[in-house]
Amino acid sequence: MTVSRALHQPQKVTAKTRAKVHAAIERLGYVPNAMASGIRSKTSNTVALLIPNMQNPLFSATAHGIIQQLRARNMSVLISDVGYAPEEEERVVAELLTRRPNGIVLHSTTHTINTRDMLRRAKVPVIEIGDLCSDPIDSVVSYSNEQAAFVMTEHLVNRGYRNIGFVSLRTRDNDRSMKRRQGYLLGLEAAGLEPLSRNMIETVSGYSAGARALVALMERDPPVDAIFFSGDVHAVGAVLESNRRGWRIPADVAIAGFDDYEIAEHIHPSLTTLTIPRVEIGQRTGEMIISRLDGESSGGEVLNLGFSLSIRSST
Amino acid sequence: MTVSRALHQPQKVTAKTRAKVHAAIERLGYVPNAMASGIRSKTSNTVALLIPNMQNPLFSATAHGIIQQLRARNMSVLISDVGYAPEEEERVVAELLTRRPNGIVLHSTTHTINTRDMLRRAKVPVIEIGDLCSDPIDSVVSYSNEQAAFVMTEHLVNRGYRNIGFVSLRTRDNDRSMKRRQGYLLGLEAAGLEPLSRNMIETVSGYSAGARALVALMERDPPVDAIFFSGDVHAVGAVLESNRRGWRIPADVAIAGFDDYEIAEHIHPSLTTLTIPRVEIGQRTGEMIISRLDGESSGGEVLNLGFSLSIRSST
DNA sequence: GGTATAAATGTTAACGTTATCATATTGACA
DNA sequence: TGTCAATATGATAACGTTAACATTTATACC
Repeated sequence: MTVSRALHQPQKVTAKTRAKVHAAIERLGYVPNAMASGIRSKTSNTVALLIPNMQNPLFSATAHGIIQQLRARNMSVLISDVGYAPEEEERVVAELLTRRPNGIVLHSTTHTINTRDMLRRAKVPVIEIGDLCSDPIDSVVSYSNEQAAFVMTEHLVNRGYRNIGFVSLRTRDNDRSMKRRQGYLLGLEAAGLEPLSRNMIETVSGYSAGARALVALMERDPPVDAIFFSGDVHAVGAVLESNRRGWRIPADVAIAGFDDYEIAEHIHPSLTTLTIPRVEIGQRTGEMIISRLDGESSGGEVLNLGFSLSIRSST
Repeated sequence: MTVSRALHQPQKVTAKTRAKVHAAIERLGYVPNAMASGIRSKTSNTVALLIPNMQNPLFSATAHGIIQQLRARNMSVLISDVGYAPEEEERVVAELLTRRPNGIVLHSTTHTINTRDMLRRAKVPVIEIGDLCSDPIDSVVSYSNEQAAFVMTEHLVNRGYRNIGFVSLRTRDNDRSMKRRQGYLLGLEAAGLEPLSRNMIETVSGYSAGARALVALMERDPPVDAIFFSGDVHAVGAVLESNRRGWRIPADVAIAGFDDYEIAEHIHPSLTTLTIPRVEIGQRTGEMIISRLDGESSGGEVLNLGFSLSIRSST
């Protein structure tokens, strides 16, 4: 008990005893057992984090923010990347709940019924971070994908483009792509432009896919005069392809992205895109979990961190 | 006890009992407590992973490989990104050891004495993955940074370049940069070329830093005829800068990278670089930990997964 | 020095599992 | 039907910590 106090409430132990404890710890090579501690004190000092894909800098930036914030409290992060399959997410959530995390952070906002049930029954603080969704399980720290896409579409319209293409990942698997397309459609509508299904392409991920989508949309009759790529990888792929083919940006075709990857401002022409406070989303998520642990808040919070339109040379 | 068996050794329980157990689990919403399980069975089913930076796709690809491999065994990954500061690593290792991981994976290969001591005393399987280092704590799954850099330098020499620059991050902080520079120097030596300190630049990370390094080396008298960037971000930054300035690659200056980021083959000209089996390093690391857990191996293993030279248009 | 009070230390039990050993049940066979 | 072995189930204690309460020691004050 004195050892436990010396480690966790040092002010409750005299300096002399504390010194003896630390000497013994040193001598014996004692390392506390967090599982034993957790089982008795009913707190694991752990947060579970589920992202679609480790390799996407978008998600890993947010992960970094969370980890950074929690490290100051000696809390650790259990991470898993689950793709875009809600069933896989369900399995991983079930596994992670056995570890009694003090919070669970989900990037995705579409979940199986079972997942939602498990999380609610577990009474774990849940924070969704992928989109300012309308039906959160508990709390949200994010931005509005729909609104961001709307603002970008509006920007393209203001620039005078009238035949604006849209390229995204498969909206069926990906709630955020869906929201972005929705924003694009609302943007067209607000401008009184007709949405044309032939101007909308869903494709796989990767630079090449963006390049192919560009070519496909330029071959339409009439060709598009601008393309809104709902991800910077596609947009960058398109810019590089334009350069290869000698198409002038934005004269022949304007190109806009989403996410503001680091390379976006370094390619030529630099890419107009939407900047998301990715690291900050992670940090604020970490803070929210901590304040929840400290009893300073009680869930159901929605924190909108917004986005900004970064206008560069490609539009 | 019967519940425990029904969940973990179902063949030891009759189908009827098993059904009753599962019915009760369903009815009560029982979720096993992994901490309690861990404390008694002395295994956490957890692996700790320390990487310098979540946001670098290099590291996150490997993390993905590990996570993927371990998920099949219901093992979870505790992750932390610790930068390049061994003291910070020490703090994080101390924290993670309290969680009794079944393995600890370190990307870095330079550690404080304390870190090495802690890890050895903890008798945790330790796998280092950043470099095929000569003095491992325990096991290694990696490739030789030095040899890879040597091979690239050799390639540049074979192409006829004689005044080859080298750009890296600060070698003082970063053991891998150091090894890569070493390989470059050995490559020059093998070709009978004089290493010139004015041809070697250490800089910060980012595309712009690569661009600046390019310009600096081109302003030397005589200018370099090739530059080996020890990271693709720098190399890509240099390629983009060359394009902006109208310098022809490789006619005016050849450019080589290291890491094979996805964009390397999409820029123009496509980038000659070194391809590392990043995901496989993670997978094999996961496998190694599992086989260690199963008592099929006993540590001290060194697994060299090699690298390949991807020759493209920039050299 | 003696008392009241606060601070420090100590004792016990409990957290939720599973290892280990003990008992009960089932099935095979004479 | 009875016996033996195999299989299934059950009881107990232990894992390493901390909450809660109990006791001891130090401090303040008259």
